Formats: sequence, C-alpha cells, structure tokens
Amino acid sequence: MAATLRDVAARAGVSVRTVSNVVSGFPLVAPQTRERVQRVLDELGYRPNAAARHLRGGRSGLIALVIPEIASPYFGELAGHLADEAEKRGWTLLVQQTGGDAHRERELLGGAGGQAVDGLIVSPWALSPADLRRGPDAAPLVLLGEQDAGGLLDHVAIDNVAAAREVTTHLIQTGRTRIAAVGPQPHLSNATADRRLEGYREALAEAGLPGREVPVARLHRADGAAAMRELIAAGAEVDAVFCFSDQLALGAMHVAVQHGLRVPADLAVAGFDDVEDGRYANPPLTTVAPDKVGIARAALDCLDDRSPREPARHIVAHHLEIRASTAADTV
Amino acid sequence: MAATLRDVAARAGVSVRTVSNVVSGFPLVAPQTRERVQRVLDELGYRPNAAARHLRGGRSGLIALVIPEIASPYFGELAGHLADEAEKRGWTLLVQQTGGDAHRERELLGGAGGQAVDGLIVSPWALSPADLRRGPDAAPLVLLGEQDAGGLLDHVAIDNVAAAREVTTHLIQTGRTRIAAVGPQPHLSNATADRRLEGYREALAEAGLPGREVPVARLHRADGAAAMRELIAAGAEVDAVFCFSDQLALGAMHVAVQHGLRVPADLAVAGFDDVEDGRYANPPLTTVAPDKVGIARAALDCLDDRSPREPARHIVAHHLEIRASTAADTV
DNA sequence: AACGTGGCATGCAACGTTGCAAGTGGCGGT
DNA sequence: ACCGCCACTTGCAACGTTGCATGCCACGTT
Repeated sequence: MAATLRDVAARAGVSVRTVSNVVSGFPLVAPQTRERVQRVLDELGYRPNAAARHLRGGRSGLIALVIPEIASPYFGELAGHLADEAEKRGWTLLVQQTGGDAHRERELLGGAGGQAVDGLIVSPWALSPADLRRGPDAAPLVLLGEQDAGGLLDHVAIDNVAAAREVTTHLIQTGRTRIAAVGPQPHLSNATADRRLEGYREALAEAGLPGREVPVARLHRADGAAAMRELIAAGAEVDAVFCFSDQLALGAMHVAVQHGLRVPADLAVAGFDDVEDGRYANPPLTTVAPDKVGIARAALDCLDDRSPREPARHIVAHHLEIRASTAADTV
Repeated sequence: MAATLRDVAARAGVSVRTVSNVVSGFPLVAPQTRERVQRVLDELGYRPNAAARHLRGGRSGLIALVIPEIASPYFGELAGHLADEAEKRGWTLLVQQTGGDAHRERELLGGAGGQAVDGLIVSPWALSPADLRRGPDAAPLVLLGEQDAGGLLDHVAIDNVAAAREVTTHLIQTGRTRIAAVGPQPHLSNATADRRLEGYREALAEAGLPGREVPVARLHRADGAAAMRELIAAGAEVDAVFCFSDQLALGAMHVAVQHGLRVPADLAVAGFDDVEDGRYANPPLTTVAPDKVGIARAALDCLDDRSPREPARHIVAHHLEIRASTAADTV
C-alpha cells in the first residue's frame, strides 16, 4: 500500500494532523517539526490520496470535455490547449465523446459518466436549448460554440456571423460570383452552423449574388467530399465553396482535384477552424482562424470563477487566414 | 447537495445498508422493499458518489492516456478508440500530454498528475528503459509502441520492422531506386523509430540499393517539410521518401509540390499511421495502416487483466494501404 | 412446543483526509 | 509567583460508501 498520513505520523512521532499541516503548508508548524516530518514524507514517498481529498473537500481536480469526437482535428487541437491550460490551474482533463448523438449528449450533461467533475466544457452538436437546463447543484458548465441556451449558461465562441461574412466577402473580392456554402444543418438546432449560414447569406445579399446551400450530415471530410460530388453531379457551375469546417473543405477539395478541377483557378475553396491539415494541404487552405488558445483560456476562466454571477458570453478573436486555395482567379 | 444513501434510507424507512444493497443489485432484498427503495432512488435522483466509492473500493474508474500531444492526428484517432473502448469497460479516459519531454514523461509515469488512476496507457517518446521501472503498488501500465522495457512491462505495438520493410519494398517494386527515410531519431532511445529504420535498411540491403536517412526532431508536418527542404537544397536526387509518420509525409509532400515536383511522377511519398488526412490528401497518401481499434482493445485488455502474469508483448495487425502517392513511375 | 433454517435487514467499522475546537507548554509581564 | 497570551500540537468528527458479522423473524420440522 501507498504511505498514508498515518504511516508518516507514526514514523515521525507526531499526530496525523500535524503531518497534514506540513503537507498542506499550514504556517503554524515549528521549523524543526516541519523538517522532520518532511524528511519522513520524502522517505516514504508520500502522495496524497486523491479519493480521500475528493470525498473530504468535494473537489475532484477533474474537468470533463464533452465533444462529438476527439479524433476530429479541430477538437484534437482544442483539447490540447485545454489540457495544457487545465493543468496550469491544477485540473486534469477527461474526455467524453458523444458521437454527435443527442441522447448521449444529454446523458453526459447530467452526470459525466459517473465521474464527479469540477466542471464541464461542452461542445453540443444536436442539443436543443431545453436540454441545457441545469440543476442547482450541478457542476459548472461552459458551452463552446453558440448553442442558444437562452442566456442561461456561459458561452465561449467567436463571432461566427462576422467570420462567415468575412470569408464570403473575401471570395467575392477575388472575383467569384457563384459561391456555394457547404455545411448547413437544417434539421438540427445547431446554432453554430446557423450563424455561419447567416453571415454567408448577408455577404451574398450585400453583393447581390445568388447562393447555393448544401446541407451535410456531419462536418467530416467524407461529408465535404459527398457534397462536392453532389455539386459536380448536378452540373452546378460554382466557382467557390465556403465550407463550415476545414474537414469539409479538405474533403471537397480532394474530390474537386480528383475530378480535374484546378484549385483555385477553377474553384476556390475556403474552410473554417484553421486546423493544421489545411496549412499543409495542396494547395494550402484559406480558413477562419479562431484563437483556440483564447477559447481554452476563456472556458477555463469561466469554470474557475465560482462567484455567483450572470452567465456570460465570451467572444474570442478570430482572423481570416488567406492562403492559396482562394487566390484570385488570374491564372 | 445531491442525495446520498442516507437521504434515501431515511425517506424509504430502511437502513442505509439496504439502500446500498438495492443500488448494487445484491439479491437478498425482498421484492417489495426493493421496489419501494427504487422508487425513492428515482424520486431523489440518487447518483452514487464517485469519491466515496473510490475511497472505499480503491477503484477510480479512470484510465490515464499519457502521450506527447493529443492534437497530433494519430493520437487523436487512437484516443477516440481508446475512449470508446474504455467506456464499454466502465472506464473514463483522462488525457495527459507530455510534449515529448522526458522529464514530464517520468513525472506522469509516477503519479498521473495527482489523480489516482486504475491504469496508464503510455506512449513514450524520450524515455529510457531505466525510467520505466515500476513500484510494486503502482497502477498497471501498458506501453504503446516498442519502447524497450527489458520485458518488464506490457507492450502493444505492430510489427514495425516488417511494416517498414513492406513500405520500402513496395517503393522498390514501383521502380524507385533512391529512397530516403525521413524520421530516424538518432539521439533518442526511441525504439519505434529504430525498428522502422531497421525495416527500411533491411529492404534496401536486400535490393542492394543505397539509402539516405534524414533525422528529424519530432514527427510533425513541419519536420517533414524541413526534411524535404533539406533534401531539395542538398540537391539530393531522391525519387521516393518513406516517412515515419503521415504527418512527416504530408509536410514533405507539401514542400515537394510547392517546389514543382510531381507526386508520384517525380517523387513517391509514403507515410505511416493511416490518419484520415492522408486519405484525402492530394494525391492520397500511401501508408502503413495499423489496426488502431485493435491497439485500443489490446491495451485495455492488458489493464483489465489483473491476474499476476509475465508482461506480454501484443503484436497487432497492420497492412499496407497503397494509394496514389506511390503509384508506379509510368507517367 | 422447541428447534433449526433460511430469507431478509441492519449496525459497526473503515477507507484517508481536513475543519474545528480544544489542549499543551513556555515565556514575558505585572 | 501568578496570569495570560501565543505558538504549536492534537483528538474528534465527518465526507459517502461497502464488507463483515450479526440480528430478527417466520416458517417448517422434529
């Protein structure tokens, strides 16, 4: 068995309480007692028992990240930043995948897999606002993305409307006139997709251009590929696609290139998320780059701040990362 | 506060112990008592306290995944499978990043970030065999990859020598004669890289071809890109590169294409890991596809199996996934 | 009627930690 | 010499759960 406070106390000839005081840095311990206890602590390699501390103090040191899937590059990158930031604050990150299933999202929101966590960071996919109601003694929760929770919960997001408008406007400025949007989720209450669609429509309306919206089931490469095949099969004469994720964009670009289209000469492709894949794609992918570290920090700040307050909406910075996939149509 | 066994017991007019018996499915409970207690359980929305169970039973329900970084696609995909498989077995996955730092790897091996876990799944990058010694009451640990632990620990890996030989042989069979290897780690005791290098050398030796080995700092896209720039700058006349990860390969392919090389006509590129990026790259990337689900299952099987036994070495299946990036040189 | 049996229910203790309040001893001031 | 204060130390209790041992009751058997 691992050494407990009691073992250390017995060996150092002091009470359990005093050892606890040394461990926790309580100031009222005589220097020589502290030193003696410390020596025994080192000798026995004492490590505090997390379960007992949790039971006693109510703090588990765990934060749950509830996302559709960790294998998706965007969530992977985000999880990396979250794990780093969480560690700086004395938390460990725990990953729970929902697979985008509403039922499972609800389930994990209630009690995170039976684990008692100090907080939840949730990126919902298919949850309706009603699902997001929290009990009074539930762990604090931060939403990623703009799921409409009726102002009941902390949010962290970028300004998706503005970002989508910027991408679309950029495409227009490079001379494209038939710009499709790949990614709407008409059958889900997915507020993030709705906002991006909104920005896309605004930019098109401003320029007096027609739009074409291609719904997809998920935001994977395969969905982007399917959408592009659909566009090509329909003989749609698009000269640009704005995809709601880099994964969609990479899938779409792949199919476009396979079909002999030149990117960007024949078709401009833009994505969203700025995942590393896009930077090294051929051609490199124009995308919206959210400040992922900023998102991670803001989310953890929300969980750190236990003060009673109104739920806040944190808007994190983003910028348009222009790369070769949308270079001006001047071959 | 959340309802406890005591609350339920008081309300149902039975003892705490009886409620516990109902919750845990102990058979000796009268049907009507069970029903009454169950009703109160539902009414109060009782959820077992994880901390108390952990303290009492010694089981936390947590598994730690210790990896260089979760943002890396290979680890992201693997983590996804591990999280799924872990959940099936009643475990929750916790992510700890080492950043490839040997010191931090050691630290996390000892006590995983202060969390008491039921097991560790570790993918070491820079650890020496000596670092891997475990105390008698440490949590069970499984190594991913072929870190040489002197047979002291459970391993899960694919046959890296064979896989590297297959890739190299495949490149030779498509007519390539100047095949570089990108990825060796000469300054680290990274057994996985060593095995792949071994397989590469074997295949070349068998064919009587010369080799060229390009060491890299890490396995990222940027490292692959740097390696390719180096090869080009040195005027090396290579007609194929075998990269020790898909990330390296994608970085290398990116630079090659930027420099006007045609892939695969001028240069064949092969990777390792079969991450999704490679499948949708332009051109799609030939790679070694390890059975990632198999790796996840084998790792968790090791942790599940608490029986005293000799450390085992599990070799998981792999296959060569041939795609356009290494198509025969017949333009 | 006494006894044994088996089904069911319960009280106690312990897991390792920390908040609380009380205890101890020495020292300086009156 | 006595008191009070302060620095330091300590025992008790409790967090919520479950293993163990025991208690209780009804019923069937002798």
